[in-house]
Amino acid sequence: MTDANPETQAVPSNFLREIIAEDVRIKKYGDAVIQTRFPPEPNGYLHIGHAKAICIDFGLADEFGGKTNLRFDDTNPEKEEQEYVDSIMEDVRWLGFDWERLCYASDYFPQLYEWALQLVKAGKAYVDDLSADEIRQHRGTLTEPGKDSPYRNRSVEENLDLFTRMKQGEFPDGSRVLRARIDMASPNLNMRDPVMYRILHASHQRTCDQWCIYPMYDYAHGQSDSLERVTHSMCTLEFTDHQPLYRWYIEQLGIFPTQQIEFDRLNITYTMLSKRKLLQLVQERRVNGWDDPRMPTLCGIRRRGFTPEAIRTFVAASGVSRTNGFTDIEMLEHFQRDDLNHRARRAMAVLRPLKLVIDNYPAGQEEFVEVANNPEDSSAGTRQVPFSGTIYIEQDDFREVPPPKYYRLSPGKEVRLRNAYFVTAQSVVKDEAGNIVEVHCTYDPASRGGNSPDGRKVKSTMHWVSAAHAISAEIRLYGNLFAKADPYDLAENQDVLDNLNPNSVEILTSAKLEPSLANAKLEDRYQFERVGYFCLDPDSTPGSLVFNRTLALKDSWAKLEKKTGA
RNA sequence: UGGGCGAUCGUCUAAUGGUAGGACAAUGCCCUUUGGAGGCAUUUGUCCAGGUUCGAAUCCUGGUCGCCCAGCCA
Repeated sequence: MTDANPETQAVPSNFLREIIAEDVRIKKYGDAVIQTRFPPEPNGYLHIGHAKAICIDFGLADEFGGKTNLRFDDTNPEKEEQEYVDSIMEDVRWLGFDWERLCYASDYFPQLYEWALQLVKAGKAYVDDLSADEIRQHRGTLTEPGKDSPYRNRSVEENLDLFTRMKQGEFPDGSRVLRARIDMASPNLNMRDPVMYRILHASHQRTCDQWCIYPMYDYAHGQSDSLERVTHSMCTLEFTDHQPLYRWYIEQLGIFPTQQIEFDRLNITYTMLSKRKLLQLVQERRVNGWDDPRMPTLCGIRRRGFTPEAIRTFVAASGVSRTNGFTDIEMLEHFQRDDLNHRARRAMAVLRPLKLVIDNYPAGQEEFVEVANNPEDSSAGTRQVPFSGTIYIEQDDFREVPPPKYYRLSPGKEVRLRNAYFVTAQSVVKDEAGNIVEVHCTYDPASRGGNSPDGRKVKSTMHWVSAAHAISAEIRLYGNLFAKADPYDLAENQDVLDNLNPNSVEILTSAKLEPSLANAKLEDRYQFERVGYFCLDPDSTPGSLVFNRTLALKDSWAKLEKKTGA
């Protein structure tokens, strides 16, 4: 590897880029620019798997100076809604992309109908009166060829008449379909006279009641690509078997030959990316809506505090190929932490408070200590944080009987309160049940700011919040939505939703935060020092704040503890 | 079992007949006013068996394993 460019070194090339680069090099499309499209069906919210497709469709076109259309694949009025159209546009923009043209497959319904007529006239399509059930039976199986429908050899005149009347609404739903006449014995099931049009007396979200016949995906997609002069139509692997049909329609019609190229879907451990199942989670209220911070939807992870930059970096780093694997969710988390580490303002927040009383701190005194807003970024400045003789520390940060390698507070041990003073634990106060409710300590006034003039070292630095100045907040901690790395690792008779993690959210109601957090805005990103990355949740009201934990900080002590404890 | 697609560290991904490399994870050390971050180092890999070749992850043959397809969904 002699590539000196760090960008291209960090993100290796892939087969899609190479195909496009070659097509550009040989001027396969003459002077036309590279044209791609992102073609979601508006039947659900976009998720992180779509983010990969978006980055590929928009990103690759961008790279070669091309253009990308956003096209809604709205050929099934029974499942599609305007709500989804709106959310998809919002999510694509949020991810950082903008489209050249906003298109709808439904815009092409008239053209598609004309082309269907053309195929009928050419003897390449026919109206079939078989029921859905009968069509299935005639289709054959994976190992046996199909059988011709008795209606397969109708005259062109009769087909024309019937198809026209289908369009005019003379027949009930399901009574007839228009099929392509290809080959009922093809080893590729998609070529066994696929249905082109079905009768659906359903109101479409855009064309309303203009149509009662709707084209199937296969009959609409390739031609839509062609009409938009899409040069490279990237889609996921499960459409590989559709490619012969995709090309068949284009060839029969003699229209612009878009090339379809398939790539692998994104799979992430502990994550399920099935639109149908995600919808079920929402409908059955197993989660609190599409934007529940545990959801892998773009609106969900956005609410959770993930950033578009990190998602794009993750997608680029996880690569694209034609194998189907599982990417570790740790990789996503790594790139998100890395992004937030550089940009998130630091603050101090105690999630599970334990009162610490400084016995030798002058009664009634309070003062402000100066704290860096982001040690990774000096331009973020500093702020003043109030300190006093009674503060809260994390319950985890005190142990009456410290285990080996425990560096935090314990009786007789001295630690640093971040940016404030050294303190030494002296005694504990317990309730009747024996729980520690208060720790008493002494401080060294000479260590103000967090350093002792005598050069004394401490093993640990802890975050804190002054009790008198603290604000309260609800904190929501999120874990993986699924308990298994592969949610589809199922026992007999199990459903994927049986693998839901029962403890995917934990709500803390007694957290104490430094007062500056009262001014937090929805788009702000914070690192609560030593704890994790957090953002304000829209459920917040001025008097009662709610923070979501985007991700915990890596915790090598927790790891050590787990290892030695186990 | 018909057809299609695929198989490289634990995971994801490069190497396009010429030194198997990177990222994540893991491990150890250093550093640290976040047990965070950072730095350094280390471990682990070409599905199997043959063949072609001076030389094979790459080409050929045969296996094995995995994924997709029998919607009037996309």
